[in-house]
Amino acid sequence: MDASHRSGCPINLTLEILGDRWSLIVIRDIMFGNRRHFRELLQNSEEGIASNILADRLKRLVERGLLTRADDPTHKQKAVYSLTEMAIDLVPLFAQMGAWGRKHLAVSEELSIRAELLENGGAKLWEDFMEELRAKHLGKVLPPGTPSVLGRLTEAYLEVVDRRKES
Amino acid sequence: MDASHRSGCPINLTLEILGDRWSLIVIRDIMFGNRRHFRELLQNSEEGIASNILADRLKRLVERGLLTRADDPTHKQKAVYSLTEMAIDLVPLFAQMGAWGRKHLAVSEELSIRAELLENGGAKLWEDFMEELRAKHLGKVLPPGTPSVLGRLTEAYLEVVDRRKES
DNA sequence: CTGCACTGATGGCAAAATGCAAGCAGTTTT
DNA sequence: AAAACTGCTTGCATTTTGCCATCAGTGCAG
Repeated sequence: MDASHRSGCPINLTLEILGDRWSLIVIRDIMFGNRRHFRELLQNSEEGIASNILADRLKRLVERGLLTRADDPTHKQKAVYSLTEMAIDLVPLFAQMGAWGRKHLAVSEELSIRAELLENGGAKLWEDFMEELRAKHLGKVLPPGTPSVLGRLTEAYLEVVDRRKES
Repeated sequence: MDASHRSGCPINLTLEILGDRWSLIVIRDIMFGNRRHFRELLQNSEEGIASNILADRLKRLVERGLLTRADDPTHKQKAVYSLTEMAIDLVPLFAQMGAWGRKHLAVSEELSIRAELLENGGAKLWEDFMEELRAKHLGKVLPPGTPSVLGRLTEAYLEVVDRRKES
């Protein structure tokens, strides 16, 4: 056991990496919002993350193996952040967190429709989504014609937004 | 939406309640370690929580509806903390967190055996465990002769501890 | 009835994390 | 040449954490 760890309990070790107010928000935005650049994460942030916090979290998540950082060939100053398998494996955790939040907290309709679909889709949908993330972030090749889970989630989200705008 | 919330996203709202280094540790110890009093939580804490942090977290978790506090009839100064349904509903989340931690982090064998059993038991075992927690914390009556999931988990933990002591 | 251990906490203080606003050097677009 | 955009960085005030000592009330053994 590393002296820098409080204990070897899996719950504790998970909290030592993800137990703060922002780490999972950043991963969520990369995963479900498909945001890959610093500015995208900063400016589209629903919760209004500060730039120094975002910089710190991206650095820490790269150090801890949840993200990778690569240069963007289209722009010399641009960095592209990608999920690792470790982060992709958080999909079931997000699904459970979303389900718990929807059940017990005052969630907004448009921001919880994706959580609802993910919850109802069950383990099969999660696995499909994870495969899609592996394709997008790890370069894994999928069988052609695979329908996009993220596309379905995003579509449902936009539908709710539209419907609520009308009323 | 309350102005004190960053957004209505279920992931975000969940993080606003549970997104720190200690809240889930406290709930874990009440849930899996069956610790019901302040001192039990303080002195048996694997991670060494400080008393002021523990006091603060217990207060916040009661305020937010995850715990209830009651007087202990056997001692005028004693308080008994119980899980609410909201907290019991975190069992699947703990199961996922444990599974993720076991897969990706340097967990210790004795502290992860319970997570392993919970993971392998699947949704059925989680539901049995939740029913047991409802009996213990909410006074729900179970059919007689129901085997104890917590007993099984604790037994397995002690076996590992014993086995490792011998070698 | 008197020590003494135990009860759930508090208080002080230093260190770290967070939040907010401004700024920066280099790059690309207009 | 100017403007907008790139991933950050800096400064500073506030909040949270971590550690240690302490406390007043309770209950039990002598």
